[in-house]
Amino acid sequence: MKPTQSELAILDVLWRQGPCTVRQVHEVVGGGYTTTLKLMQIMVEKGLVVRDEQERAHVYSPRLEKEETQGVMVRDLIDRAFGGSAAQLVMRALSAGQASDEELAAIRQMLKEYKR
Amino acid sequence: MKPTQSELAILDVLWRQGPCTVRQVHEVVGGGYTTTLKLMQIMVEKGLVVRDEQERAHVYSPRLEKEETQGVMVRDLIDRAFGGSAAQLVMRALSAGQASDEELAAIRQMLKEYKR
DNA sequence: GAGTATGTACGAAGAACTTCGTAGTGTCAA
DNA sequence: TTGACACTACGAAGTTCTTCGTACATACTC
Repeated sequence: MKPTQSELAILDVLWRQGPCTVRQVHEVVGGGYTTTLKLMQIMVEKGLVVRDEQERAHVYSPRLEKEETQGVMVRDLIDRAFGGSAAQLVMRALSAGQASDEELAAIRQMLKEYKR
Repeated sequence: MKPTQSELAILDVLWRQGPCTVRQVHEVVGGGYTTTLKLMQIMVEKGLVVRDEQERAHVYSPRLEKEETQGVMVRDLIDRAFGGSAAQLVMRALSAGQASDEELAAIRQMLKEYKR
């Protein structure tokens, strides 16, 4: 499932720091504490995160890997804005500039490995 | 500006068919006629499309080229989900499968031309 | 001219997302 | 044991997106 903007910010903390309490996430994303709490509760309902209720302060973990979620979001954009063509998206990402020489080199390298 | 899902569907018709009346768009996107009308009116306010009111049936045109809008959407996704790295997005798009051999070939070709 | 078709304008309602206040509970220290 | 604090639960309100009904104007036809 595709997370919303706020949900993605929370997931990002969990991916970077590993399982966290609401407070730990809140200290990173800022805003109101109960806002973060509410969002994370909803994310449990949606299945975006799982919750360990052993301790008084519940501990949340992402249900999917970062890579999987990125894949979902890319797939969604390809379908919605690029007529289903991954190549079209890649070309747009590159021609919209923003890919440094290092990045271009990394992409070439990856394509090379992909060939096999 | 980044169009919503419904707005993108409408823009897609305008990009493919050129300037259209509400009815022409509606015949493609389906749903209720006044729904399409309302959305297109809002899109005028947002500046996503421009409207020619010469005729009784107003004629709408996209304000930005398809390529520009795609660029905006890709940029947005790169910022939100890939920490600003276009290369990361490209790699995810490719490793998430979904790129056919033809597409891979096209991307390699594009990178080749990009080198110059 | 009455009725029908086609058009715009616009308000309202529902759904999803976000934010916040408040209530209630458990913990800990003085 | 009382007060301060940290935590969860939850309802409500604001925002944006989407859908739809209704009102009203204009044109065409019989």
